Amino acid sequence: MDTDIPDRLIDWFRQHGRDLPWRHSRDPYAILVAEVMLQQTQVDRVVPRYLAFLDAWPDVAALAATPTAEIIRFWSGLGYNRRAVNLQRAAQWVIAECGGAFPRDVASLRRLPGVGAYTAGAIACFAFEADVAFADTNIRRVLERQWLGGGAAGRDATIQQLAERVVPPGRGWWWNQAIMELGALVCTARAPACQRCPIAASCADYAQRRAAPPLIGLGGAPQRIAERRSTPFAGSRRYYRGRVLELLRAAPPGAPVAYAILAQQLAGAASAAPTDPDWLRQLVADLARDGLLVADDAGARLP
DNA sequence: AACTCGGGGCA
DNA sequence: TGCCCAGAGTT
Repeated sequence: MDTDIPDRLIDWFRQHGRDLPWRHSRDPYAILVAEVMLQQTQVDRVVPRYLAFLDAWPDVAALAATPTAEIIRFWSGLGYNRRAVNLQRAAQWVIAECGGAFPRDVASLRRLPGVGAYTAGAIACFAFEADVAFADTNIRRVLERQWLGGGAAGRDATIQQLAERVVPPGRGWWWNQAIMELGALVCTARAPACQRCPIAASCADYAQRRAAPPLIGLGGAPQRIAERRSTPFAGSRRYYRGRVLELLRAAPPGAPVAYAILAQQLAGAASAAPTDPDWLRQLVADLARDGLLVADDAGARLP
């Protein structure tokens, strides 16, 4: 690849990158908290919650020792509530299996609950400044456009190999922050701002689109052949899982909420609330399997 | 490979 | 409304 791409991208990042709180930290615990919160959740929505979380649980020992219910209550509004449970389980793993010392390599980090390929790489890189390669949705998009082009969607293995090839030795932290930031601010999913892109001159996709501009206003080929049917969120299974947890969060700590009460409250939450008690039981059982609540004959409560 | 898992923001 | 968002775990 062009040898000056890292310089151009990192220079751009130094000038235009956002001042995000986790970029000031090399504490693997803080990085873990940030990366888990950022899983499918926008940066702007995470920032205040990240600061509040570290204020409540400043280190891995504090998080490991706290009642799980408190973490689930804190997680309200962030979504994907299993992340809260897994985050504490990861902290407990570090305390119990690692003597409180965070794993430093990707393979060991990968063993932590809720830590997948991306998050393991991100911790190794952003906390320990290892020159490792990984790809979130931003990095993947930049890699595909810059080096594949043509709107190609690379396979996971292809993207990983590409990412490994382009990490500049000794500058992994800056490179990965920079390429991710480019994807978030310039090389966006919709309407990429190629005029502001520091590496547009070497971009395969940019070159191809300039050679063959997409047809506009001529009834051109539809962008998307197969349409995914998106079911409405309200009334979905996810919706009621979230509603049940919100009800348990509002209940007095330690006090179970009876199933009849849950059913009644859910019925008031939406017009099409399911009335089948077996359906509610199954929903609660699945939440219990995820570690998000404890269920018995008396009802359900946070763990 | 395809689902499931929240919730909010935005054109 | 549909798409997107610093993904991970299960089947």
